[in-house]
Formats: sequence, structure tokens, C-alpha cells
Amino acid sequence: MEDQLYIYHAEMCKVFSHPKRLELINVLREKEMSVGELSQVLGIAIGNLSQHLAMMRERHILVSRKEGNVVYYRIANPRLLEAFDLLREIMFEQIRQDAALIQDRIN
Amino acid sequence: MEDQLYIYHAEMCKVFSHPKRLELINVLREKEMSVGELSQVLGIAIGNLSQHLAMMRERHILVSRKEGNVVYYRIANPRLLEAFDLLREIMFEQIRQDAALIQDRIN
DNA sequence: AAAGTAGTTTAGATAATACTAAAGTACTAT
DNA sequence: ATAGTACTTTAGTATTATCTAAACTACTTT
Repeated sequence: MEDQLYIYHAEMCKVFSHPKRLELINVLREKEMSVGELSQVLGIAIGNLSQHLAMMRERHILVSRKEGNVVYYRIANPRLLEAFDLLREIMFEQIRQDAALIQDRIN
Repeated sequence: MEDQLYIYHAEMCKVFSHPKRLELINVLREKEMSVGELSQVLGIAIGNLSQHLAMMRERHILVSRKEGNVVYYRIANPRLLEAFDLLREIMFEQIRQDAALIQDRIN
């Protein structure tokens, strides 16, 4: 029962474990975008992109809306961007620490 | 150059994409623990655990210290727990929303 | 209705992760 | 020195993710 929470939690976090999916989240930060536009901006094939979008939609990270035959995607929960930003901050802290360690070793 | 950041960011997030690694982070929340203790608490083989610990150490998520022939692990940056908690909150929000949608469909 | 556009889905190949079991290392106690 | 404890590393296998290319669906335009 407790295990199930960790499994669900991990499933959600898998969204963050691919560079193009992270870029996608960052690109959808302020505005929704169509699949075609996203394919252009991210520089990946539409078929492949559609697979990423589907898995993110299944995990309720993104929601889509259809207009004519264009599908627009946007971020489901704006708090997700808080998580994105926090993780990126932690990453920068680590990069800075690593750099400092290397500096120490030189001096 | 920008791409490298997304790659590094994703590498860090891979730590969160496995249920036992999440549980491990949560268990190390307030205190450090030896590998043997962790193996007991998490219920996974020591060899397997040691592999998870190594990858988390490489990514600077955990740090270790050796005392005699016991190795203790702890969380490198306490802010990581903020990220853990934020992601879990977002997860609960989503679970609640899903539950609400199902309720609506019944009524 | 036929052809075009936008996106999805599937099948198959390749690559990355994860697990098990056994060998190896470092330290401690006898 | 030998044996034991605590952990790490490696090799092999199984599982899961990712990508490409092609078929398919839904909608629009002619």
C-alpha cells in the first residue's frame, strides 16, 4: 500500500528523466503549443514526439485540446514548473560545489 | 550547450524514477544509515542496493563515510527533500483530481 | 468522394536499466 | 596469518525505454 505510492511517485518522475521531455516542459511554460510547433522547436520527429506527449498525458502532466485537426498541448498543473525549477536550482548548486572542489584541488 | 543542461538535469532526475530509490531517500530523511540497515529496511539484496547507492553517489545525491568496515550514507543536499516533498504533493493533487473525476462520472 | 494535413499508433530494432549470483576488496577480530 | 564481516564490483540475463519508419485515424479542403 505504501509501496504503491512510491511506484506512482516514480512513474510521475520518469517524465523528468529524459532531456527532450524536460525541454518540452520548459517550452510549454507560458503558452500551449501544437504538436507541429513542438516538433519544430524541439527538433524531433513527430512520431517520436507524439509518443512522449502520450506518456506525459497518461501521467496527467500534460493536457491536450483539439481544434480542427490541430492538437494543442499544455501543462496540466502549473505547480509542476515549481518542481522543474527547484530541481534545476539543486542541479546548479551541485555544479557550483563540484566546480569549487576542482578549484580547491588546483590551488 | 543548452542541451547539456537538459541532459544533466535528466540524469539527476533519474534518481527519482525508481520506487526503491525514492523510498531510500525518504528513509535517509533525518538520519544517516549503514548499507546493512538500508538493506533490511528496504528489503532488497545488498548487491543490488549497493548499485543504487553508487549511482546516487555519482550524481551527488548521496554522500558516504566509512567507519571501520561499515559504510554510512546520507543525503548530500537537504534541499533534495524539498523536491521530493513537492513532487509528492503534486502527485497527491493529481490523485485527488482523478478521484473527483471518477466521482463525477458516477453521479 | 478524393486528396491533403495533422497527429497517433504499431512493429521492429537498438540501447539503457535493473536484477541475481558470484567473485573481489577492505577492514576487524581471533 | 586466518577467518569473518561489510560492502563493492563484475558478468550475465531479463526487463524496460527509446527511436525509426510505416500504417492508420480524424479532420479539412477541393
